[in-house]
Amino acid sequence: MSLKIQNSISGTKEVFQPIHEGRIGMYVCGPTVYSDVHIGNCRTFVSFDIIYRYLMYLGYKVRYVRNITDVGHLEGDADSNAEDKISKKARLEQIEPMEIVQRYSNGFHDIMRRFNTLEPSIEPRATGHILEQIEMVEEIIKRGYGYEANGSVYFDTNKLIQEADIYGKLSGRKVEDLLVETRDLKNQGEKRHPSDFAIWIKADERHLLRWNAPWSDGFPGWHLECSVMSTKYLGERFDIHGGGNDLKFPHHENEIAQNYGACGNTPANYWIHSNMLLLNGKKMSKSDGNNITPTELFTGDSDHISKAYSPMVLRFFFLQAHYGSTLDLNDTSLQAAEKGYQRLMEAYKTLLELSSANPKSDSPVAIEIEQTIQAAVEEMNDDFNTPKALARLFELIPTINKLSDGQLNVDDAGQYALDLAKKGFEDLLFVVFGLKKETEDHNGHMDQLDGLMKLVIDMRQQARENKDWPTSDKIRDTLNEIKIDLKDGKDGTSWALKA
RNA sequence: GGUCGGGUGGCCGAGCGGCUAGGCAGAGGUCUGCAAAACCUCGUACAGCGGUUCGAAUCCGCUUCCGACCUCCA
Repeated sequence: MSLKIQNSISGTKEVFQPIHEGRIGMYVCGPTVYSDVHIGNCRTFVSFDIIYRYLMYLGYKVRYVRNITDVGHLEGDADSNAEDKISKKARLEQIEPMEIVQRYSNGFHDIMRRFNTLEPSIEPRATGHILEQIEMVEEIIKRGYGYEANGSVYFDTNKLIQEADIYGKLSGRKVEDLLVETRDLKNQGEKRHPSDFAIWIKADERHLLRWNAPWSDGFPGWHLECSVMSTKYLGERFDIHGGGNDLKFPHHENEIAQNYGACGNTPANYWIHSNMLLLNGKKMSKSDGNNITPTELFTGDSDHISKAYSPMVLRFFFLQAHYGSTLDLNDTSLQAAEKGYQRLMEAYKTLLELSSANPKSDSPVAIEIEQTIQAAVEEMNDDFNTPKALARLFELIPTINKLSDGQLNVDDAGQYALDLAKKGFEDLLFVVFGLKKETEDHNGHMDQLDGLMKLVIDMRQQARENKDWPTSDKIRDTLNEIKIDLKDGKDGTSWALKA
């Protein structure tokens, strides 16, 4: 089965066909760096990280471009007297806009690293492409899709609507509605139609971020950067354009308009939109306070949650829902995800310890494993269905445990079956899902800790053999207090750090 | 108000015409000095009402509730 993708522009699931055999160009709208990322942003970027990883897993050579918006994103009503978000923050804090940009870019990257997302191939910034943006504005004007008014330049949506059946398609909007928009906005006088939008904005005195352009001392409109940077690094036509659902309108709609205005064609063949992360059943948003930051989740420092959750638990939590569905974040679901994640990783560990001298490859267990792993990959082919792929892996856990505790004979299963399972788990868990073993994060002290624990367990075992229960229980209880679990099993005692 | 998307077992969440995921919680069991953990086994639910069909959670209509977009947001 071939890869199918839900294409927002057609509203249907389509078989994926790259423009150039074996290669894929993918552009994803990145963050505006005027404040800390919130966890909703993270879900989107994790979703696209998994898509990126899976495309590479399939063997494609992927150029993944994800921008950083550091100018042009306005606060409040667009096209009015609104202020650039970064410029405003800098003015309020009395520091350079680029200090704001640096601070929050760093923060964003730190969080992305903790979520174990791969870096994009190119991470271009809007301010690094002012010249190209000015050039695109000129091109849009030259081709008749833009006009100047008082030093600002607007995109003529009406002209586009008259000439091509493009505008409004992605977001399912009716052009008549767009054209007669009656909202009471300022500066509407400069625009010919309510639906027109600024591609170059004349800066007023307050603005700190400004560049000299033919029309005014100003700055580029928010949507322009993505048109410019996707075109520059991926070409006028590329394969995949992604972003959050809330960017469909007006951002992506306007982006398409600009590309058409400047290049005469729409930019991407497949548009992928990830859905919102909800908190308390409502969309999370930086601007209305209904949010929780990744850091708060990692530390547990929030009224919304009862304890801390690690980045990988969050990642697993995201994987349990399809990227195209809304997902409600709450404490009970996170606890459930944590347990599930641990059980999955525990099964993988168990799997690693299994081996057999029998190389045979046609055992029932081998067949079961092969089919299940294959099914999991097929689920990924169906529009990156991570919850289903994950479900397939969970179905193998009882088999792994039975092989481990002897309910199933390892040699009957054979080494081939074990190798299949190991390869399958590793490919899916680490390569595609981007999960990782978190215990490895403990600064390389694990060996020492492990040695120490072996000693402690050994001493407790002696106490137990002497039926010295007070001593044995004291060791167990004290370790428990410092969040180390002792697990008495059939073949001795093992230990684990508690989450 | 307009447009779009949803309401699935105690909770989260897949599926989207027949084969009735998965996780968590819960119940029973194995193991254990006790306990915990772990492991094994167990769940026929699809908002309501009509309709189409041999057959509907899945298609159609109505009702109702929720959310998103329409204004800055991933």
